[in-house]
Amino acid sequence: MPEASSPAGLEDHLGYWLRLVSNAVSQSFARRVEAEGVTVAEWVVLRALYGVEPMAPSQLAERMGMTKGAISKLADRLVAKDLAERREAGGDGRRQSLALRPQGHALVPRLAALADQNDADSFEGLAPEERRELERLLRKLAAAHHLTAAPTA
Amino acid sequence: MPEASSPAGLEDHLGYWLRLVSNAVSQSFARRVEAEGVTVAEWVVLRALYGVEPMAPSQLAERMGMTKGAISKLADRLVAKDLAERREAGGDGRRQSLALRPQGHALVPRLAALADQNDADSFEGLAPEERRELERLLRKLAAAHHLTAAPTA
DNA sequence: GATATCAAGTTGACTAGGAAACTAATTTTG
DNA sequence: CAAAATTAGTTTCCTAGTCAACTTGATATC
Repeated sequence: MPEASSPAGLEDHLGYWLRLVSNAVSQSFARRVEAEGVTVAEWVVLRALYGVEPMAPSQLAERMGMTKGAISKLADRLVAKDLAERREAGGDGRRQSLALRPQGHALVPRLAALADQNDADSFEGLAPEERRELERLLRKLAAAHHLTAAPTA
Repeated sequence: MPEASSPAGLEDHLGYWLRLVSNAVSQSFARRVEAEGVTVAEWVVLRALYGVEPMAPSQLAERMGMTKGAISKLADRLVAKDLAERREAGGDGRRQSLALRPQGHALVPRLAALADQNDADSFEGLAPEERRELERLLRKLAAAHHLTAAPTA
């Protein structure tokens, strides 16, 4: 709550705390995955492609909240690293789909382990029931903002 | 919790939900302040300089979790927009301090109103006590990660 | 069936930030 | 007090996004 008459301060906003903590957690994770030669965005794509049918770039864009231009360049990088490949999709010459290459597939479990570790370290300051409550609140907000295609839980 | 044997999915990590929601809230705020011709980072600096003694760039850098290089460029932009100015500080020819110019000072309350509005809209999906709980958890995490110079509450 | 429209992905110009080299001013040390 | 080390801030190069223009292939309309 802002003080009587002065404009609200940074710390008066929930958005401020959210961004502060989120950036710290993401930066921590970015440092970890860097050791495997990928970025956070690349991890998200690799995981999204793991164990499912190849996926259209546009679908990834929507799912990740990025523009199709960004996905196009991201795909370039994954292809350059031989982690993913582009395939022609359907009979439609415009559409393509992205699929993991063996190296990319093999990398996912290692990256997932890093994500597990990062989560454990980042949230160890909370008690288990606090972590569950935080997750519940975040999922609720995500749903309220239509940030999730399939309401996972 | 990840399923038995397959690598953890994106949605299994609290960090994922945190980033998802945080990005949405920040992007929403970015769109609003854009109407006033500033970025979120610029708002943070302007607010930090409001109603206090002029502040050293290095202090801002630490407070915002940005590099001094980034602050240097950010200051350039604020100066170019005539919202802030650089001053020589103390007798030390290296140090400078940043201070608001009248335009910048006048802008802060308008930006604060946008931040209030953004917070209200972004978290209206939560009940008041849920918002309080979310804030408590985020502050607790921030403290655990030493993200806050003065433990505000 | 030719032409206009639309859709998917790519590209180029631009922005914001990080890392590290650099500059200039101060402090420390011998 | 001269030289070395330190500190504050700047600058350069790089990365990763956005936006908007563009290319190409498919679809719709007449």
